[in-house]
Amino acid sequence: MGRGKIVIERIDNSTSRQVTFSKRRKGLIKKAKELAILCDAQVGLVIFSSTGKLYEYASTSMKSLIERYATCKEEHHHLINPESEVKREAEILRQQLQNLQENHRQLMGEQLYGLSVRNLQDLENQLEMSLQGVRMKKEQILRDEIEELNRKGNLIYQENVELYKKVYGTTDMAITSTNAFVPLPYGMHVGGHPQQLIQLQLCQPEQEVCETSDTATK
Amino acid sequence: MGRGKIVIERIDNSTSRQVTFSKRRKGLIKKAKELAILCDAQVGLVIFSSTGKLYEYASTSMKSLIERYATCKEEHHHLINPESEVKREAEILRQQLQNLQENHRQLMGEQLYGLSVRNLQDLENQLEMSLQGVRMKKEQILRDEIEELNRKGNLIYQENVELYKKVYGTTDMAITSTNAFVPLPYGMHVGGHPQQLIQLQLCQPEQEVCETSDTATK
DNA sequence: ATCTATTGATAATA
DNA sequence: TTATTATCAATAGAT
Repeated sequence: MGRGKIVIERIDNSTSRQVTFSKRRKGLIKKAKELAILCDAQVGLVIFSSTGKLYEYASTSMKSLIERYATCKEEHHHLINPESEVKREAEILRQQLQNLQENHRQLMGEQLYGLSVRNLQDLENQLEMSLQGVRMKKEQILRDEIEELNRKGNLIYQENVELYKKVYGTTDMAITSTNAFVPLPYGMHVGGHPQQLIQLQLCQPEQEVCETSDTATK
Repeated sequence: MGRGKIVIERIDNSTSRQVTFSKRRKGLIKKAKELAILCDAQVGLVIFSSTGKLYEYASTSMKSLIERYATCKEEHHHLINPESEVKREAEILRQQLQNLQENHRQLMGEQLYGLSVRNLQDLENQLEMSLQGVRMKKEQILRDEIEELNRKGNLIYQENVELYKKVYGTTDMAITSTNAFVPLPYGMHVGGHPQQLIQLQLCQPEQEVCETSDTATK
């Protein structure tokens, strides 16, 4: 339909391609409109030019058309619509979160209404295990900290002993034990009872720990 | 372009409309293809017939076209794409779930590596509170159950007393206490020590409870 | 479906 | 981009 027949292949001449694009785009949209009106159809048409510009026509609204298209496709392939996939994922996540929240509340000692004695016993056991783990971890950290302090303290103590030697030229420490500048051995690692001191420092107002030390001292 | 001119308005005759739809739909899709090829454009076309059937053409893939369309629109209106909303929601849910999972693992006494002594102390306190709640709940259930059993037992006991009266015509129970058919009072509610019995039934191999009863009996 | 007269679209040109 | 116009393609109406 023109001054000459053309073959359908990419138009190389840029200007000519642009002109043809304008004309044919207009024609295509016109025909889309006509189809929608004449045949009572819903038509959606999107065109991106090679330069990236968007042209569109929709007999109703593009949004609803795309939604209808997605729904239609979903029925057949059940995996075409990426939104429904995300929606499903969100639903699964929501469910997981809800389950975990309930579990969490029960671990926090709340919302125990629907539980059987058996469930409560399991929960109790779990909490006791957890408590044990947490206490062990905490005590380990404190123990490490004390050990580190002891190490540093002893280093300083040793340093002091050396300084004393240099200042007073004697190795006898007994006569200088009242001097404020001479530190007492940290944690009594030097011939003391380190274990006991550590335990005394660790002892906090807790049933288990206190009870243990109580029993030990009995 | 046909044997006669037509006006662009809905074709009333159903058959005629259907025929026109077929012809024009084919033509429209052909022209869409030609535009895409000739002008190096991306074209997407969806057509729903009045009967709901879907016809489509896409120069590349409809999915990518719709995505590109959405992206394009989003730049302008910034609220057209409903999928991004769901994606955001999913992201938020994923984050919440992850946080809760970490919290949960810590409550289970796992994954305590990054915690400070202070955090561990808080966790320990929380677990102790939870444990107390769970134990209280469990004991309450057991207590209720025992009380219910006592109630029922006493009812049956009373019934037996009445039956005894009718059979032997006497109110003196002492001489019949060895009879196997005479039940002992459940839970010793009748002049017994109910509290003690209940506690004995509740006592399980648990530190706290046993310790309490231990201390009490000291 | 197929045919074909006729209209409508558009290639080439300006 | 728009206008013109010769030509071709699409299709309305009939079969």
